Amino acid sequence: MANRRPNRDRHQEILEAAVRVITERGLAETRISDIAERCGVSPGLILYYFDSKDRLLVEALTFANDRFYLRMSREVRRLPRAWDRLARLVELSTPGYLPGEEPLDEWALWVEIWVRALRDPEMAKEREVLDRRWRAAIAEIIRGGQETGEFPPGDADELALRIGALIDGLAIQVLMNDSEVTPRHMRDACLDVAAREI
Amino acid sequence: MANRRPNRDRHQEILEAAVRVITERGLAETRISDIAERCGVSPGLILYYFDSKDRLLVEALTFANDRFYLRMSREVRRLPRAWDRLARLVELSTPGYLPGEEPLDEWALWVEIWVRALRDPEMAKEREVLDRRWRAAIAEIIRGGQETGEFPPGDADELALRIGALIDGLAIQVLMNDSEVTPRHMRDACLDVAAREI
DNA sequence: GTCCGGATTGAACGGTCGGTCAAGCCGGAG
DNA sequence: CTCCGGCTTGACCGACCGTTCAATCCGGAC
Repeated sequence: MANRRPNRDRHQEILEAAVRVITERGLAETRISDIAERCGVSPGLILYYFDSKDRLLVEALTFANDRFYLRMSREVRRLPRAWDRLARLVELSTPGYLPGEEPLDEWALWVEIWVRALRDPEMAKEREVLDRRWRAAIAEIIRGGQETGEFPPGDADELALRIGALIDGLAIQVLMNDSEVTPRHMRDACLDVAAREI
Repeated sequence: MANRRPNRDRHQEILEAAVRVITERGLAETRISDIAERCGVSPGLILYYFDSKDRLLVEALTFANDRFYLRMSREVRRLPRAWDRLARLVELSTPGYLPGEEPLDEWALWVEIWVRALRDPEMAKEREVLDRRWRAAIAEIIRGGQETGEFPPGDADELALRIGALIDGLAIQVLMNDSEVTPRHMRDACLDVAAREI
């Protein structure tokens, strides 16, 4: 029954399973057999679609980040005003702010990316691309607001860097379940600083 | 010759070796035998002083953070003015700002702490303590400045949270060798935002 | 119906590594 | 000198896991 779909794209199926396993168990505790089990498939098949475990893990991490970025991008673009866009971006970046999300979310994957990027040049390269795209999205929102006069003029790239860094730093605390930093608190703090800086 | 110092504290010696190995190779790639080799000692001895590898690693991470905090604390306390204290704290927190430091420094250990804290309750508890102490140090500097009138009144704890988060987020970028975020840039951005927020 | 070739399986291999342990080393107490 | 007991060794065990591979399955082309 499950194997009655030979044309189904196994490659992506495996990537999705890998992302789920990594999120749940962490990169270091992720085994090929875990991913295979999650797919309802034998371990050997995983290595049939991917050259090695390491390659698969790196691909899975960027795959997950791509998907998150696209989702965020699409949702933000729907809002007309720059400030609302920025607020939405902050909310989507706040672990656990939106109801129905898992306690371990995209940010847990970011931390794994950072660790791996420290020593794996391939991951380091990917990370820089992803981070640049992320900052560019923030800068784009700010630039849009400046062009319509909603925001005063200023260095949009520098503002994006600072706001992005603040989001990163606070998201870590929220992700860690720090009792002093709630999702709500993070959102308010980010927007408060952003308003003053812009 | 090397074993002619029976009273030397092996416990701490092992911790120091562990910190160096973790910094160089990463937590996931750290083997007991690596630490033993770094000590010039047999692998069996490591487990004579520590119950398990996991325990040793957690102890090593908090050991390193303790040492960094104490160094920072001592150096900052020497400065009389609150603003200089804050500036010094930012500089000490900027990877690669001070000459002669390794490319992989304390911040690489922080990222390892975060990853482990996601699933290891013991590490999670330690992390919260370390982070609270870190924020408290920033808040203390701000409070000192407010008492002497150097800074205007304000919620020192909230300011510390925001400045701390900004430092975290920017430090990650610098640690990752992001070509757009130099140590100098990080320092200036942190102090710029801090000045405006305070 | 036959056959081809990609998809899939699962057993097996080889290496790694954390942890155990019996034996030896050695400084100091007596 | 002798003996005690903590320190140290290094061989060894057992488990785990990434990877390989020969065998099998199976849908579609013809």
